[in-house]
Amino acid sequence: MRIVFMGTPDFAVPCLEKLIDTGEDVVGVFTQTDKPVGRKQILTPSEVKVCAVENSIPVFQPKTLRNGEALEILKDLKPELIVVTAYGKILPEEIINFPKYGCINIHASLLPKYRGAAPIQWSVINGDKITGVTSMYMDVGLDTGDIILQSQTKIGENETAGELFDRLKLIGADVLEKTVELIKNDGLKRIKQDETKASYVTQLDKSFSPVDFNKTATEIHNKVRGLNPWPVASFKIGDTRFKLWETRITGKTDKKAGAVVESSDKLVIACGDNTSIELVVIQPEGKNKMSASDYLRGHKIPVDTVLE
RNA sequence: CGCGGGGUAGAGCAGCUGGUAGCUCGUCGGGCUCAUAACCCGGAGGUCGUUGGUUCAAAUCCUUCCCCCGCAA
Repeated sequence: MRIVFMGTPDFAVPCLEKLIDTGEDVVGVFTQTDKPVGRKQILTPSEVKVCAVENSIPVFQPKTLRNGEALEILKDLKPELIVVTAYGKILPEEIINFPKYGCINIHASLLPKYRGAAPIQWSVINGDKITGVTSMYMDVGLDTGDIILQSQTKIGENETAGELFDRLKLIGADVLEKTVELIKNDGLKRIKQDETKASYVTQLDKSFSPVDFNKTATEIHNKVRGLNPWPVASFKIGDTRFKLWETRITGKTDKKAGAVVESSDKLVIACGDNTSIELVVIQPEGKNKMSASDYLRGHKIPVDTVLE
C-alpha cells in the first residue's frame, strides 16, 4: 500500500520501521522541522527524519499543513493511507480526507482516556496500573476519532515514563501492523469513543518539577516516575537544587513532611499523611546524577533537616 | 562567544591566602565475636582533566584546549 508517514520523536520510529519491514510502500515522511538542541543549540533532525533518510525515503518538513502546500505534496505522492504517530501537528480536514483509506493515528493511551500531548507521563503520574496504545481514524478533533484497535499493558510499580515509553512504542508498532492489515482486508470495525469517559492531558514542562513533600509518598513516587526522564522532579536542600530521578516508597514516620528521617546510608524523607519515601538517585545542581548514598559519602545531611 | 557550577585514589567530597595530598565509603589482610552488613588494627590504590608559563617549590597563581553538568532556550 502507498503510505505517507507523519511522525517526529523516537516514539514514532518503530512504527515507521514496522511499515518498512512489512513491505509497505512508504512514499514519503512528514516530520517537524529541525530544532536547535542542547546547550550549544545545534540544529538537530528529528529521530523520524534520521530513520527516513537511512531508508532513502523522501522527507518533508512543512512549517504548516494549512497553506495548501502540504496538500500539493500529497497529491504528488498519492498515498492511499496516511499514518500519524506523535507528529506534533493537527491535520486539517482537507488532508484527513485526502487518502482513499483515510488517516490513522497511533496514540499512547487507552482512548478516550488521556487525549492530548503527554498521555504516557500522565498515566504514570496518576498512578494507573494499566495503560496501552490505541489506533484510530483521525477526524478534525484532538484524538477524538473512531477507535480501531487497542492493546493493553500493565505499568510496573517502579516503572518510569521513559521505560514505559520504550515499551509502548513497540506495542504501538504492533498495533499499527495489525491495523494496516485490517484495513487492507477490509475487516475492521469502527468504535465510537465514549465522550462521557473522555479526558484530556496537557504537555509537561519544567514548572511541574518541584516536589511537594506534603503529598503522600505514593503521590510523590508516581510523580517522580512520570517526570523521568523529562522534565524530572526536583527539590531543594537549603539553597542547593536537586533533580530527583528515582524514589522508593518506604514506610511510616512521625516526622513532619519534608524532614529527613534517615541519612546515614539511605536518604529517607517524611511525606504527607505520615508516609515516607527514600530518595534513591539524586542530582545536585551542576553535578552528575548519583545514588543518594554516594552523595551522603561527601555531604552530611543531619536528620530533621527540612527539604522543600 | 547566552549565564553559571565542576573535572583530586573504585565512588562521593575536602584541600586551592603555594612547600613531597586528606576524609567518608568501598577494597585487601589481620583481630574481636556464637555471629555480623557492627567494632578495632593495618595495607594497597592518585603523574591532583590537558598544554604552556611564573617560582627554589603548584592540586593550589596565570594561560591553551578537552570533557561533564545546572539554568536559559
